[in-house]
Amino acid sequence: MQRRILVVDDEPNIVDLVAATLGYQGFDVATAANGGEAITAANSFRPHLILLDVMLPDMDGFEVARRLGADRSGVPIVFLTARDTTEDKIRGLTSGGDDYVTKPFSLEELVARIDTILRRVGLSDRQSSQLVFEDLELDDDTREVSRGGRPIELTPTEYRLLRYLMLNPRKVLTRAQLLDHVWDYEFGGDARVLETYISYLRKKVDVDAPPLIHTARGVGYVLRMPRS
Amino acid sequence: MQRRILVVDDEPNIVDLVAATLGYQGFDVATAANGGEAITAANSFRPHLILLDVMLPDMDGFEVARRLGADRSGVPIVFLTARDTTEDKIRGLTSGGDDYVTKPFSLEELVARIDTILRRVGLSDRQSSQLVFEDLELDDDTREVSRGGRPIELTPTEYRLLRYLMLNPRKVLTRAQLLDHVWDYEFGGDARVLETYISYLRKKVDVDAPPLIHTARGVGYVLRMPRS
DNA sequence: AGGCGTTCTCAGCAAACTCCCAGACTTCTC
DNA sequence: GAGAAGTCTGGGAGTTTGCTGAGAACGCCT
Repeated sequence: MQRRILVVDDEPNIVDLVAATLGYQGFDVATAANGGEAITAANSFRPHLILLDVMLPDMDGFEVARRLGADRSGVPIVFLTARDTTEDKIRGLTSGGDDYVTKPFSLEELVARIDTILRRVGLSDRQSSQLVFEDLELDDDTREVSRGGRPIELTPTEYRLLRYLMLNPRKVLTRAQLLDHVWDYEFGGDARVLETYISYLRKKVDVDAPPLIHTARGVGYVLRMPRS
Repeated sequence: MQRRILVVDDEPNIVDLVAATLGYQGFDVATAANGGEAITAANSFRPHLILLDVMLPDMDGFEVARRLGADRSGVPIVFLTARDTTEDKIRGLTSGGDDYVTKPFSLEELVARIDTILRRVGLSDRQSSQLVFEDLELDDDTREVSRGGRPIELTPTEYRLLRYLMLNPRKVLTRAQLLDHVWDYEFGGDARVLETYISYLRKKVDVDAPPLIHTARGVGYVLRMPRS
């Protein structure tokens, strides 16, 4: 089924980035740049999930959530907040099925959250929280990763990277794609971190077993079985 | 079977919060904002349980209960009262299978009460009041907790936290989820209380035995067996 | 009012994680 | 085969995150 997501943010760059990503993920996306538009759009577009910036020009995100009121009827909201917003403040207002993501976020993280929530409400494509490629398994609910049954401990960044690779098995992912999805969209650091993390992953995932992570020289990396 | 709950309160925020939570728990939820609506809704919606704020704009909750009269025919009521309401007053008016919860409450507490009452009337999904994970046991009726047969004394907050963990075994629960469910919906304090309580629980639950409470760094906590 | 158990805050410490660098290694090109 | 370009990985600095003890604040009971 086609799932609808409403993206509300006043920064066009972010709206475009997120809308494009979600569209590519197969969602039907509508956007709004302020609270008023958001409420109108929510009523006509009837989204299954709302992605809502807390800082909007006319009213804050919580106000929008409140005004949606009964109409909202269980539609979950993912709030986008600045990193320095105290967790406490968000907490009191996000409740029930809601969640929040701090800016700047990585697309991987955002998509993962949305996935989790839609699965909880029973609207996910993927019924299971399990990602499987060959003997490599990753479970989003338990955050457990294993290769051939043997558990693997990953740090948050390693986890996001592997998850993105497993979502696109056998596809060559460019450096740019990997950096864009796994790291903050604002990440301005040395692009060579990627190599470092690939190296970390290999040491944890590709030991004592045929390597699944391969270098596409000059392009990026792929997850696939070794050739021959 | 789909169980129906009628939520009666004049604060929209609370109604939304509670309705969303119960909806997510699998209940069929209807709402009313005052006593009049409540009586009408009770007659048409025929709920299995009524969640009833004591302070309503037109009449108080006890009045509503009285007016439901014979129609009520055994439908239990959970009253929502302000903290400072004297317990005696409530006692006198809540009868038989009724119960009450003081505002502000935690979602964990509310759901636990509803569960207990529905179980008493034979309408619960969970047949038993026992939660068991490995050698850790928790009984909602007696509030007894034990690990490997050895009894453990917990404070109310510790109990709610452990209960929520045990309801979601092996699932990584985010900080936000834990704070939202275990603490008051009005809690505006330092989010680090959670760490303190995890620490308390560990000292009581995870001594002299393989630890069951694990940290998912950067995310939250899980209840699971140690990996190998 | 005093005492007790509980909840919450705070701060210092410890551990984990992210990122950068630099030198070694591999692959490609001529 | 030699140089250039691209990639790998160990080491380590700096930051973030989580743990825990101490004690303040609160409510409840007598």
